[in-house]
Amino acid sequence: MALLLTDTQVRDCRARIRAVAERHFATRGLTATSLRGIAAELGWAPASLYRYFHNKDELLSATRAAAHDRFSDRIEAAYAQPGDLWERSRALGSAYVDFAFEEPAAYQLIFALEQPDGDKTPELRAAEERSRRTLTVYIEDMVAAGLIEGDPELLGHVYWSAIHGLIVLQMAGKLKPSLPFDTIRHEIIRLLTRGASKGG
Amino acid sequence: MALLLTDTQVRDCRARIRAVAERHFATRGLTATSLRGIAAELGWAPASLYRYFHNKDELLSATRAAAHDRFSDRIEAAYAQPGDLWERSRALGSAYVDFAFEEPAAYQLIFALEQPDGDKTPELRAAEERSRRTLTVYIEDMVAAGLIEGDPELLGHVYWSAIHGLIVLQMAGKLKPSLPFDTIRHEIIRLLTRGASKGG
DNA sequence: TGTCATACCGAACAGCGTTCGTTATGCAAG
DNA sequence: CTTGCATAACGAACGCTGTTCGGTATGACA
Repeated sequence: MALLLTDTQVRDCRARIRAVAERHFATRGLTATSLRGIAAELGWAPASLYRYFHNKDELLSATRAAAHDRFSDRIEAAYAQPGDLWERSRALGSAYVDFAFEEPAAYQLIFALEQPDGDKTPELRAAEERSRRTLTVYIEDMVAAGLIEGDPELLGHVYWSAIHGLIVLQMAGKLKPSLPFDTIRHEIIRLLTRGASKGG
Repeated sequence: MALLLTDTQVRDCRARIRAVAERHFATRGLTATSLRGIAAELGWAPASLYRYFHNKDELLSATRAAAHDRFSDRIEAAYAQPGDLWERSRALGSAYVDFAFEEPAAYQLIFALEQPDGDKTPELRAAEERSRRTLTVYIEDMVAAGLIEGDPELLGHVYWSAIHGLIVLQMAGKLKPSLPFDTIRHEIIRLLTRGASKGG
């Protein structure tokens, strides 16, 4: 092969690499995933990957963004289902939790700590903004419908923090074994919603 | 040197290694911390560490347990301060958050994901149980005092999830920049406490 | 004084991310 | 049709990692 890959070829190639990387990250974990392994599966030499990604971190970042988008797809689809606002909110919450435990590696990739703001790809920033927006919009709808009251953006972050915290505590094996995950989850939603309800 | 280190010598040695490891983890991060670097700082050969820790994971686990204990010390001390129950609860919450951001590496070590229950050291299990207990006891006190109502263990996990989630979202740089951390934090506590309050 | 258990070390292995100079391919110019 | 060149992909190497292994030399005991 030789002269000048077209932009689409490059994009396709990056996507192919990212797909393999994503599966490796998901099945073998972060540290056990090697560029050598990914290259081997593609039938390539390790060095060849550097034509498409500057380094392992950049590949990781691209994979992160892809996972982020898949995550947003899921929760947006759940919220777009027919039903009243309560049902759709419950569907969104369930989709969130389901994604976390069906694709734990992807979820952990998305919410991994030590992500210095500095080296976030624009595509990653966009993917983050999208999911944050999705998680706020449904609260806006609930406030608009008079089901709860308060600043939607603030409330969105409150619900999000609580559910995310529960999920990662569960993933870290920190929850008391005798307390079922869903029991805590429903209590969180109940208390927050009661706390944010009008009057009372 | 030679014959038969006493148990105390071994324990002291392990503690010395762990102290260096902890500082390395804290200042250089998890992946950038190497057994070679730790050994070098101790003036040892890398292989010598294996006399005291079976491998890097075991050293990490010991460091994790130590961080856990330091964490429990802090929040227990805060809750033991004089004052009424509201004040002491607030002090505990502040101590929790302060620890997280003053020692982010330690906090992340404690709550790192992918901790298969299987290979948890007994000392790590004990350290976990202790902190979980501390976070439950103060809720028990508040329920006993009639400030809130519900199952203390369940409520403890609810508050814990929410605050932990907020902290790790902040650490991952996921929060909307325009929303101050403390604003969200106070709203979480306000809503949960309102939701768990008696009556209406 | 001599023996032996053993704390510690030096050297090596396999695997990692990454870099470098080389190879070989296929389009454009002559 | 041939030639030259730009470059996608490679092979080999570097320095790093965790870990293992065989050897060394030390200090307590017989």
